[in-house]
Amino acid sequence: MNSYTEENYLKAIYKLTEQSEGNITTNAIAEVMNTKAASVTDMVKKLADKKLVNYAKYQGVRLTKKGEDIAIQIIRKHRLWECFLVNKLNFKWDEVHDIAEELEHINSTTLVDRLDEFLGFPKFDPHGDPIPSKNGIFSANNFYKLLKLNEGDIGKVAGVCDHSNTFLQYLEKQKLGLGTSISLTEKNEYDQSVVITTADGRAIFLSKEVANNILVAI
Amino acid sequence: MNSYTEENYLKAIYKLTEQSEGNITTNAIAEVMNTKAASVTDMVKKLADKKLVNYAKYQGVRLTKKGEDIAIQIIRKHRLWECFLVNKLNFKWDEVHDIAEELEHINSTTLVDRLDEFLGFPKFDPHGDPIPSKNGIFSANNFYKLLKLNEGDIGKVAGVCDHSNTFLQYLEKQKLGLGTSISLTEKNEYDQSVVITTADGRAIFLSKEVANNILVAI
DNA sequence: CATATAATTTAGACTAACCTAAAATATCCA
DNA sequence: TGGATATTTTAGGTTAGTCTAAATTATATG
Ligand SMILES: [Mn+2]
Ligand SMILES: [Mn+2]
Ligand SMILES: [Mn+2]
Ligand SMILES: [Mn+2]
Repeated sequence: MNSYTEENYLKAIYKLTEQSEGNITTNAIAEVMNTKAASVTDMVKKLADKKLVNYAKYQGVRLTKKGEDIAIQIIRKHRLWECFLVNKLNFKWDEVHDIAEELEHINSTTLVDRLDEFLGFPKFDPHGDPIPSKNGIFSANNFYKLLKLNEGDIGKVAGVCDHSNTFLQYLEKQKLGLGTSISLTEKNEYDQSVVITTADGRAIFLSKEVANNILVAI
Repeated sequence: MNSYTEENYLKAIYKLTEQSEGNITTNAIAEVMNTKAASVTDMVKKLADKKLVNYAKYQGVRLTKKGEDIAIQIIRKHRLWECFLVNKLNFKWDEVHDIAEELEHINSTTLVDRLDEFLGFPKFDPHGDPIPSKNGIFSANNFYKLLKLNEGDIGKVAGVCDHSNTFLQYLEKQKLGLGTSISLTEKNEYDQSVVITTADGRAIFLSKEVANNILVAI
């Protein structure tokens, strides 16, 4: 078994791998794990001993198949628990991350599978992120950045790129939760800001920054 | 905040207090915590520093109000999660203890309260143990040991004294889960064994040991 | 290409939770 | 009531995960 700490490192390395090419650097891990580079070096050696990462001094790390599998299962648990909190316990999408961060370490395959079933085998979490299956497969999506849509395009809010609470709360305030039907009514070339219209006829102005962080299913 | 380990010690001390008079001894704690007396002494000093127990060398410990409150909240969480696992995820009553042992440490008051509501504010867990309220009140029950009932008495299986998997599985095999309606049809003075009859007409022979560990609501 | 700077690793230290062995104290009972 | 025995504490050590400061290696730039 792996400790909570080891699991958090594996997940962090996995997420960094999604975002960048090549090996993951010690500093990058330290950054997201909120620790110091020296601590990362220690941990990375331990993970390498356990064959969960490939590591050579000064070269950064890469997850092995084994390490990646574990990371994906933790992400699966994290996202399923987020669904539970939002769909069953009526949490808001900006309230669930920290709790899921703890729940993701509960160690019981039966529990995860039963939870998955109880939730109706959801494919995406409350932030639109895909939930890997029991065997680690992520389902594909047809999500596009709102910023890239054309005038007249219609769709539904399906996810976010920025997962910060401030961003989620901003969307909440604009009543732009997951599933909201919208159409792009105006694109301003000058500053790339957009105006969208919701199903209930509200026109909402969104800056480039915001439009770039909203994913729409079309 | 308290570590998982501290929480487990507090809960262990609380449960020992339920079972015996006077101060709780170092050895008794070591026994239930599966550690050595020397380790307990260390921890007990730390808990005393935090004002969670009263401790004097060689005198054993007693929970303070503060320590007791924490212990009760952990028990609340443990039992609510057990309800969740059994009532919502279809776990058997002999499968939930270890998972709840981990879940009980998840730290979110909102989560506990929402879970309580989601479950319909249950008063007893799947083993018939009372679930303390948000403010730490245990509800009273009218449960009696099956062994103490008289011939002709009727009631429902409402709890167990022995929480071991072997005992729970034995009851499961006899189809004597929580809520099963029974009547005491025969008491044998000689060995204190009993015969009970279920609502669907099955006559079940139970030894003194078994009858002593079944609680019946009458 | 040599050196300045940045990234990484090593060295040494800390805390939490555990251990064993030895010392101190309490309890029991002849 | 005074050992013998049992309980508890202390002393000293271990491991996981963290830290700071110093040493090492990589990289970038003039
Ligand atoms: Mn986590
Ligand atoms: Mn999410
Ligand atoms: Mn526990
Ligand atoms: Mn229980």
